Amino acid sequence: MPSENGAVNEGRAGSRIADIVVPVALDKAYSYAVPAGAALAEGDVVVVPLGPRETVGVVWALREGAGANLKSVLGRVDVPPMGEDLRRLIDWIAWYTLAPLGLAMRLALRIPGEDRAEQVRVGVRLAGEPPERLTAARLRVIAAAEGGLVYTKGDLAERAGVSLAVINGLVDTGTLEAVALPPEPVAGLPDPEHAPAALSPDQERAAAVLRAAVAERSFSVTLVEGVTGSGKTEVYFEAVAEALRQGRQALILMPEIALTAQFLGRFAARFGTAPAEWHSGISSRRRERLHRAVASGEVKVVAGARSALFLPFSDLGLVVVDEEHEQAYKQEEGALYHARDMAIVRARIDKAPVVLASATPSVETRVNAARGRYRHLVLPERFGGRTLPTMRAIDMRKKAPERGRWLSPPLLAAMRETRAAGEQSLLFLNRRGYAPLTLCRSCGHRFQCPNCSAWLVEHRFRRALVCHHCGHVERRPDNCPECGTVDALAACGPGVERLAEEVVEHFPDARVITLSSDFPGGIERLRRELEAIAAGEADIIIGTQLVAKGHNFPQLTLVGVVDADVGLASGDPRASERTFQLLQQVTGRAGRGDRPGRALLQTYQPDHPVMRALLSGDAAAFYAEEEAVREAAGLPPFGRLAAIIVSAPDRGEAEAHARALARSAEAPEGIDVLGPAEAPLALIRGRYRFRLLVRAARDSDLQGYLRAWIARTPKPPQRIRVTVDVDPMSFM
DNA sequence: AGCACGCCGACT
DNA sequence: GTCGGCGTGCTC
Repeated sequence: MPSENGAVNEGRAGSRIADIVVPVALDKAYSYAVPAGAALAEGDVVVVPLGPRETVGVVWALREGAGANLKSVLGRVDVPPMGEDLRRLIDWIAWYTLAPLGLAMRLALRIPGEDRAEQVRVGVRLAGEPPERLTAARLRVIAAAEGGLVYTKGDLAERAGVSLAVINGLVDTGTLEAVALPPEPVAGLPDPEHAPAALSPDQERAAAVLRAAVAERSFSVTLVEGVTGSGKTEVYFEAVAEALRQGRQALILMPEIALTAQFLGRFAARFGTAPAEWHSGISSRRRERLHRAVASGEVKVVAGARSALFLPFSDLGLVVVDEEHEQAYKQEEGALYHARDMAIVRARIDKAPVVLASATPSVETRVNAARGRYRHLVLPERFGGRTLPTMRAIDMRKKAPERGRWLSPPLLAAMRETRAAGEQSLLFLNRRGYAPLTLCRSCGHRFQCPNCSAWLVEHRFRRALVCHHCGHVERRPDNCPECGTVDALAACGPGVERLAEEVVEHFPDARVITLSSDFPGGIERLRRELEAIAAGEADIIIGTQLVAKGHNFPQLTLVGVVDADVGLASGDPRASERTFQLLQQVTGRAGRGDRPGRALLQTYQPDHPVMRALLSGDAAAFYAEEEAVREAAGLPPFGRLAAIIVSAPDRGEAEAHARALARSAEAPEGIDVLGPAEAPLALIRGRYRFRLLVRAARDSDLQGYLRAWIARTPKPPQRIRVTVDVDPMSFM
């Protein structure tokens, strides 16, 4: 039960009505009577009766009216009210994503009462006479506490080199006095002048533009595009500094995994203190405090994952979206939204500038920049004399490795050279496990997931076959389940586990580390491995997508992309864009301060646009081509696209409903309904998902069409769920 | 989202 | 007989 700190006065139903949004799947506000004399304002968090229970809600609007037959607001909750800007943002998100208003509101509501009340912290200071029994430990404590300052018990114990028992003993004798400590500040105060970075002329020009945008105190969007190592972060830090000088708040959104100690350290080096962090790993006590401190304006800079977007900033002066192109900005559960786009909407409401930063901006952002809707700044050079790695393709049709092997002679030669020079190589292969397909040499049987259309991936280490789509796991048998032949099962294709075997054969005395997200040992082990790599304790690193982001590999001079074609044949219209972004990032890891690195791409399609763009460094031509394809297909950002997702625990039921919806679509001119596919999209937590795509021409009202459709479609039985995802880009 | 109400099968 | 499974619908 939520705590009701500010009770609403008792009284007869008054002359005011409050429209209140409750955090449940309702698509409108409910009206409640405001008790006479109650001090209520729009945005206040209140407790209201809802059916047989009580719940919290937010006052969306107050109006005059009798409301005689309405239930009454029960009380006001003592948490920061939800500001006008946040309420408008939520209205917009609910309209845009077609999510029920209550669920959209939930994104910004911190349900109070979950968190314990602020604990009073106790400190001690020297107050009375020394005790009669003076021991060596006690003397050290008294010496350490000299000067009358207040210390926490633990702090003082550590300074004096004693245990807490000695401190408590001295409190009992009256030598030390316990005093209430003011609550610890939630975050330090960043100082814009602490340690400004020395910027290159390119960086300085970009920083000046951003500073001016912040000083203008109006909405604008600026794309900062710069290759890995070009110093984008230093540049947008100058925008943060300007917001601080203006006394305003700044929000830095980043993909959760990019919120590393390394980033916080860089921020602290520039501003003298770390920013307030906001992500799923933050404890609920701290969340509550941060929430209040952000509302009061005490916290100036928040670095956070996508949900930080809904913090109650009182004076937001800047929003930075780092790694703008990252798919992690897409919220896939509950209310479906794209944090980058919502950040832009929030900034528009708050009249604040937005900075989008990326080495490989997304197509939609490029198009917006090209159309003049966003400012576009390019940082062309690597900072500190680092140059981009040299790129070379290895045509696998001509330089094929031995049968059952995956490393071509040129790549092996490069690895040998690198090793001889005492430097590190990275082999990148975006495939977990041992082999992506297992088949029977006798009858041709292929192991397929019973739920999805995907092949089962062998994980030899776990002696299992795993579906990377839905998580289905089965034991790897010794004989074929189809024809019964013993020992006829063959692993086809490489995964990182299998690659590691091959590397050890070629380099028996090299120190090899394999990094993959499903690796045993979890985050802890991963961190240790990364530290070991940074310390030069590995010669060859084998990794999946994991190695593309965040972490620094200072000794790395060679990157070998084992199969650059992975992902190009997936049928996703963004396959090329994503592959380009990923390979650009991974190959960009090669190179040290003193000399450039090199990257080798093993590919069967050296003439593919992605490979051509990587080799020539001409991203502009590649993106022009991508845009043309999208435009011709009427895909975003040139057309609008939504997905209708039907899910049910029973596969047949889900599919039948999806087909029925497709038949009843009655799409008007300019709107196409595509699908559903024969096989389910995925099996997630026991539910089969089928999908319809709704494609609309440029100017048609996708939301209006979908709303009308939902309204006239009979409600399906409860076990069948229909959700709509109108994210402009991330629909696969 | 909760929570109650209601309609069906297996038990002390 | 009734306890309780879940499917359905409502909440100002």
